[in-house]
Amino acid sequence: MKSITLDDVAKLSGVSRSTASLVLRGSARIPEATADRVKLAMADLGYVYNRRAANMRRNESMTLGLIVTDISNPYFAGLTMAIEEAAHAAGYTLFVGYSRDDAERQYAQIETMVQQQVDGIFLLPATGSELAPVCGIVDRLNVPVLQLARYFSEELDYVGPDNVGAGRQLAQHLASLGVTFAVLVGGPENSSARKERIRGLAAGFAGTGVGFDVNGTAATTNNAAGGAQGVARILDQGIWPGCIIAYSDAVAFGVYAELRRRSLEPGRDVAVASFDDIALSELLLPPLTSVATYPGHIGSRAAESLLNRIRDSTLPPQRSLIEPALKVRASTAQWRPRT
Amino acid sequence: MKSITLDDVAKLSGVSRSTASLVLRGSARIPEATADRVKLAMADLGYVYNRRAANMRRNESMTLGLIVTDISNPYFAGLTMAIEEAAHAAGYTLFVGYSRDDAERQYAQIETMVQQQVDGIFLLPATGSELAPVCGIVDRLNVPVLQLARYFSEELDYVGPDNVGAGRQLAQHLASLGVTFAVLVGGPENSSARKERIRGLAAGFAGTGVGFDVNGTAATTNNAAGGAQGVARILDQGIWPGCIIAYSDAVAFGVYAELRRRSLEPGRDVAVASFDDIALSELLLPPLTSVATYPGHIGSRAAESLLNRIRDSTLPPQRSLIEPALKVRASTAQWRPRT
DNA sequence: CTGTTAGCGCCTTCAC
DNA sequence: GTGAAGGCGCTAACAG
Repeated sequence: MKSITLDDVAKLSGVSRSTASLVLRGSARIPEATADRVKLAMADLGYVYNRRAANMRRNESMTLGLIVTDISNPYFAGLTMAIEEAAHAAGYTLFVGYSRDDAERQYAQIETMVQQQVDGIFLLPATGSELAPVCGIVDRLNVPVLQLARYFSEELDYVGPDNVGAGRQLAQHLASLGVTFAVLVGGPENSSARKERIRGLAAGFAGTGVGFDVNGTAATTNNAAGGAQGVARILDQGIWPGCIIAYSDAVAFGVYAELRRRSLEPGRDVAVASFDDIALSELLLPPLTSVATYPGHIGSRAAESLLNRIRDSTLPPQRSLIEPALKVRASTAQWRPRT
Repeated sequence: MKSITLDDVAKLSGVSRSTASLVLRGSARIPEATADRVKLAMADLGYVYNRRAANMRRNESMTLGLIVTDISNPYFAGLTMAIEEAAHAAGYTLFVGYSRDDAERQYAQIETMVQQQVDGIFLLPATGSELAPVCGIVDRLNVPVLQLARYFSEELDYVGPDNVGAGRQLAQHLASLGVTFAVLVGGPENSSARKERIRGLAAGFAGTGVGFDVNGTAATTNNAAGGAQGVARILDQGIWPGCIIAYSDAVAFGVYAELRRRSLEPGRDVAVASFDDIALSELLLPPLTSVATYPGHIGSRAAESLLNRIRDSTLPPQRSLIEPALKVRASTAQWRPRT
């Protein structure tokens, strides 16, 4: 299958190849009559602009890479869609890879994308990601990497929610309800987001008299299975918290399910709250109190930031935090302390 | 930024460029000592294999495109992840685009991917997709397109669930419960999947005496908002079904929410059932009866089929249907007809 | 304003 | 077993 080239178009329309090329890029230096003739010829022949050939010459590919752990979590799905939207709007095509929270797999995906000459990479890092292997791959071609939602290095750009602020807001709300003891359930151990949320919660609870154990919280996978497992682990230890804070809404679904399996009703027997505020949280029964972290904002800010970095690689590393907002719903609001 | 080329590697290791190229591809015709010297040089220089240059020469790009409407629906997210997995395993890198169920946007994304020289495209078609515009884009470079989960043409490959069978299974189950009247709520109007599910339901209800209106069902967007709206539309007409069948689990979440807003309890006042069986359905209260359609299977089968097509474009159009399985849960099982 | 020329990095013949 | 040469489709610099 021989494909139609600019040469063919040029020949048919009686201009040179470089003129045809200028028409493609909409140069003003070409008379309209000529341009129209060229365009007609392109349509007639079924010409397809070969971006890869063009980009090989121009040393940019107009592609970006996105690597996230997993989109079965609707929060990451929303982030992914926002980034695709922004990339598309800026004329880029997006490669995608799911690391499934496996750092080795993630490195392999970065390598492949670099070989495909991506202009930049959005990375929602897998647990255990490190700077050295990442830089070992991307520095050979100076491909910029932006950390999304979690970070492992201060030297790369980062865009994510203000997790500390989110934790603080949530803690203050819970304290005001008369909670006396709260635990955090689930979330990937050692992730920056989890640590920050714990830090924010501790800060918000400080001086309120609410018991909150910074160390004793159970890390799990970031999904419903993790939530169920986390609740089981805590209750089986004989701990009986008035309030369970899930690492994320995805985890909270599992918290609801496991509580009910044990005949405890969320929102009545135990206050439940969480982070992210994905769309379903409002539809649950009882509706779930959650701190919205706006994946759409994070995604568009991230795209803006990465495109800046591509334009100017000399900027110092940028950190952007997106402002969260507490959504109070019945899972905490209807809860009452035991008298 | 000058990047390291095979020439540089060849020079450093004292072989010719073509020898270095053979080493890259692991040719057996090169003595091991030479190969090791070349590999060492590649590591020393930080050489990156430039797939785009290679692929320009070889007339394949080792990339595939995936266009889906929207991954906030976990069913589509699962499909996307399965396809990424298979593409990755076969050595392909995956471009992704979200049409947001807008056919024009979808065509633009196909065009961009074709310009990027993708070797094939997975398409979960937006509402209103037509064969002519799609072929108008992809036929110029003979890029194969595989229809995923919905189809608009018999001339392109298709992989999706056996929706007719799924509908039939569900209808038979509902009939056995003593349901006397059922309605389908939601789903994108005119989509092949919706028509097939309706056809299957009608077939399953035939002769059982259960009332089911093939025409009067309310189409909506395929998400929770659509489900809520669909229920509202039906109940506001004064229709009072003993059983609501949601087009998908995503729609069913909205059905649950809207029923409760009207003080009707799903599973007690109204039996609710649905299609897809996403992970959350089992965790709902009451757990949701649903027909599993296995996005993981569909994705891997789709990848297999598209790769076959890339190898041999002369095959007749292939259609693969994935076997569904009914999961009976409390949302129907605990429901009892009024006596 | 238009055409000519020389590559971008790699792969594939074809000689040696 | 190894090297030399040509070209994939496009763009950018330079002539005309």
